[in-house]
Amino acid sequence: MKKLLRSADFAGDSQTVARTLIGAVLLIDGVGGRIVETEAYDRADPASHSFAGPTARNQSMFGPPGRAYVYRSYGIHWCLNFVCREEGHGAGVLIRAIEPLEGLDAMRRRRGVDDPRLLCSGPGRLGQALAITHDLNGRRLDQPPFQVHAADAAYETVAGPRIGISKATELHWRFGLAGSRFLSRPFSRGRTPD
DNA sequence: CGAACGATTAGCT
DNA sequence: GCTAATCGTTCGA
Repeated sequence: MKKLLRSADFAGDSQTVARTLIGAVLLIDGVGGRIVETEAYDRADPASHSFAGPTARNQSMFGPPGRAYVYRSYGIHWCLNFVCREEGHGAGVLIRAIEPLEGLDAMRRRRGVDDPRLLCSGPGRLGQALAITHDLNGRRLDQPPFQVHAADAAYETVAGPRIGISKATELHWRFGLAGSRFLSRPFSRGRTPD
């Protein structure tokens, strides 16, 4: 039924990929759910880890599209990105929240909470619930343990400013599933710019 | 080599 | 709403 996304599906620019990923289903070792919130980052983007060029940390952002870029946030959390565009460019999509669908018990055990809305609503929480660590950095998204299914319907998306950054706040490169209760934070009501 | 700073979260006021 | 926790990465001296 559902189409599995392959490397070529991540060849677009990060904004397009980020919006297209809303409604897709991400599983890691069979645990995961529907992507409801993403953020786009690009080489020509002061808020992006890739802005200053390749470094030891961000090297997978400059690798082939369709792979994972995993980084440590605030020395505490593991956050997951999908590399997109083309090899050498340095573009990616941060996966910020999913609606838990599969492996709820494993997620609850890893997170230590019961409320489904607190399992994967935020990049750090999602990383913990899906047991993401640095050993997934650079791994192909179309091979185990990853499984990314294309959205099975036309989901209505909303856009707004990205969260937790201090530069390029005027760009509305955060995307969400309209009306989802599993967002890390609500989107301001009204319009859907960009 | 030292220092500042996060693509965050949880807990308390 | 405000802040501590916590440490790898990055940049300047």
